[in-house]
Amino acid sequence: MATKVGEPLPSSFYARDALVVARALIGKFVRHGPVIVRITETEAYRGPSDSAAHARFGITPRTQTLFGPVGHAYVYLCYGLHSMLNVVTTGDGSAVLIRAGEPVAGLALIQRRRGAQRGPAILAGPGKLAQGLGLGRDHDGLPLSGQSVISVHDALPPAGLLVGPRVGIDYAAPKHVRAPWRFALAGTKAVSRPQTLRPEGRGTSGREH
DNA sequence: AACACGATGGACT
DNA sequence: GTCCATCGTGTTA
Repeated sequence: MATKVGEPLPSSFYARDALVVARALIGKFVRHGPVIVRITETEAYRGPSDSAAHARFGITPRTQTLFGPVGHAYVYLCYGLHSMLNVVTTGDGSAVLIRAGEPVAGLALIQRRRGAQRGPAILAGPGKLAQGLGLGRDHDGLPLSGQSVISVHDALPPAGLLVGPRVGIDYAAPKHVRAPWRFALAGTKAVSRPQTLRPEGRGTSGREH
């Protein structure tokens, strides 16, 4: 994937293990219309064998895009209120949840969508991110290509990463997988649960679980 | 047809 | 820290 900074990512970018894609997405840009957001936090969900993933139910009306074309958006409604933006990876039910971001363009529109919210944490959370981007259930299944209304664009590699357990559902992480399932950009305030993240490489610190 | 509950966020003690 | 809005989904009957 010899992609230049600012170019839309090719589908080959997404056709890898969700853990790899989740890590690679940190620092990249998501665009919906005039709004552009830098991705600061992601979380991997790895197919039917992942007991926390929606794919554990197999192909259902809701999860069919999860088993569809690589590099498409999987958007679903959580708690009856919040939309969650995911990127379909290998097509076997795996996906990456985009959990947080920083506004890059379209700040006024983002603020209007987010109500009274202001400041660096305005998109710190999966529901906040989707709301700021103006995404909902009707965007489910759309491609993330340069031709689409939604797209993801390449960026320079981030200086440092934080890693940690998934939020709310660590109970289900396959124990034999040593790698972390959640990734964040080091040094940003746009992260949903900083206290469970640690710098990559160093020993465990902070609260796991 | 009824039911329990969630990959959350905001308000409040 | 606690409470709860709000509804699509999968499960069970």
